[in-house]
Amino acid sequence: DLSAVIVSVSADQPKVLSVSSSDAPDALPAGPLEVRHRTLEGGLRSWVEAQTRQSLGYVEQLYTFGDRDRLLQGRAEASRVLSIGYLALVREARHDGAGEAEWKDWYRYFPWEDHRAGQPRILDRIERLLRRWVADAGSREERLVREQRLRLAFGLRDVPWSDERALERYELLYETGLVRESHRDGLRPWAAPEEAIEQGESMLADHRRVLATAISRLRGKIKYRPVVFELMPPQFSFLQLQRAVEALAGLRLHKSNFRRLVESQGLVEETGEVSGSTGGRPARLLRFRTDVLLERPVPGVRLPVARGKG
Amino acid sequence: DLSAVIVSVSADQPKVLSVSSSDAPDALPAGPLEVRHRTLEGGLRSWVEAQTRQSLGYVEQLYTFGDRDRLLQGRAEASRVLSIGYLALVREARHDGAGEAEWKDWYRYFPWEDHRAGQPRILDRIERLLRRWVADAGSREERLVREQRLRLAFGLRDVPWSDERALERYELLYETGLVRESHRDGLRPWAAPEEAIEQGESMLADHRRVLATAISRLRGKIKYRPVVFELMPPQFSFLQLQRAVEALAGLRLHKSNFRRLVESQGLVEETGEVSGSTGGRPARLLRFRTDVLLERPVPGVRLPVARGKG
DNA sequence: CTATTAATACTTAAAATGAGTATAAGTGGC
DNA sequence: GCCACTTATACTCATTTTAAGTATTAATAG
Repeated sequence: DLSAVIVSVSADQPKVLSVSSSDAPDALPAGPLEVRHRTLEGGLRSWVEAQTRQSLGYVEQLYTFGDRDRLLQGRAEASRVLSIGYLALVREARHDGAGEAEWKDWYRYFPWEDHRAGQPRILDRIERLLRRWVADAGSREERLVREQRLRLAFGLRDVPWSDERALERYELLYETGLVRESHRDGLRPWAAPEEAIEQGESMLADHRRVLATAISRLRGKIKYRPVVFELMPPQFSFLQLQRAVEALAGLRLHKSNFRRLVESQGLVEETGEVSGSTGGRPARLLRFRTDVLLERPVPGVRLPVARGKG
Repeated sequence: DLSAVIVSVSADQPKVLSVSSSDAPDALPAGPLEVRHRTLEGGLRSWVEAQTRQSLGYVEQLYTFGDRDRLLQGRAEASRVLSIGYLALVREARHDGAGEAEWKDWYRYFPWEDHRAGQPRILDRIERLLRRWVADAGSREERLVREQRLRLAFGLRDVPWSDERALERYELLYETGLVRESHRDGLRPWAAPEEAIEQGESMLADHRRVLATAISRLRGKIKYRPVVFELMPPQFSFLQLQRAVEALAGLRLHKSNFRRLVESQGLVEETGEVSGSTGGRPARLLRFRTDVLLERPVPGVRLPVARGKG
């Protein structure tokens, strides 16, 4: 099985392409790998194009999911479906109306992940519930482990919130039974079904987990590879770029420092044009320097390499 | 198919566990996924333990390989084997002699990747050949693309050598026909079979590519996650730690800066003991602070997050 | 022509990095 | 017991990068 998290940003919201029908939960575009597909990525592209009329630009493999009881729902015998998840980025959220594919704000599935307007309310409830889960631990040891896990995932006490931990957060909620699908999947989690939080829509099978994986990966990647540009129109202003990054990261960024960062990396160049009326001073428009993709030695975190005398 | 790149460091060399027999090329430990395996990772562990008597600590999924003509060798019809590659780290290179699994220096397969004693000789030859490949391009455009690709992958001109590009380098060599397996796999690459470089051993099927993937991933990861410690004995000195990182990265590091880096991260603590005779002043021994795994908010590269006024 | 909204330009203090030098504490040979 | 040698650890210092602001400029709406 090949499934795709197809991301775009429009109107400052991160969107994901999802196939929805009235009586089933939302799903990611997906399809089985067939013999006619020469490569995995090629197979994915052809499925997505057939299902959504959206052609993909940047594509990267995310993860292969394959635990046996992945899809117990309704199946008699234990069966396994290997599912290879992909992340794809596309420039504009066009809506050709083909099929039932629709662009949905990804925070619809993860309302606790959007911190652009401060801590989302729902986190209070999550925190309260998870503190009870910590307190309910069988042993002192277990309690400490749970406590650490909670602090880390959700950034409590002295630990800062980390945008990249989206997957960890989801997994914690899933394990403890605070999302509806843990009950649907027949786990016997800590929380009762009626305690599961209502905000945040579930998805078919493990698609919400795949989406969480994609969010974590993308949030990590924008920090060291120029992937945001895959989501931008040909021309854009600094602020538009900043808003796109903010949308993905779910955080508000510091304006002048963001600008300095982008400028210093030499990733963009001015097009000479300026933005139309936005209600304020018009911004110079930028374009991504394509040659950069080839040229830049990938920033990357550094080790203290010895040059002279080590 | 599940295959594993199992890494350890001993005597300052990075080692990989490989299954070798007299008449076949070296291979990675691997085995098919079976119904009895509940999870993919569990299946991998059980295969590896059966084949090598080595139990695995840290395990992470690398990539799923599945292009159709992956394994043409000897098969009549086009067949596809999905292969899920894993990276595992183990503390000591024990040699129980079970099966034919042996620890091999990973630079045996990638001699051009070890820069600890300066540029390896073999790179001169590679560079010469690839420059010819650049010159042989059909069009001006194509020549520029090839040139950039070469410069980036191998760090020529103003581009510095990047340890993390190991996979890109291997892929370039594979595509151009400079490694033996490109010919074996029935490609019709640019280079003639007799031009393929001799240094650097081939492996079964695409195992050398899987290994290159693992090297790139691990080299990237040591920079922002405390994974090296998975490879260290319970106690070690700063220099030992540095040698291990150097072995993996294939680079020499700056001693005092490395020490400062490690110290400042608070990843280690002194055990109180000192090293035995090493020919010089005895070093204090350190241990990894396990609580750190839970505690640390993952360094990670940062975005300029707004705290006060954005 | 003035309030509002953006965009862009500077400033400044604190922290991190790169490249060393200097000193300390062992060992083996004589 | 002293010397040469090896390795460990401590400190220095200039340069770059960050974080967090403030100030100025250029549009638009009324």
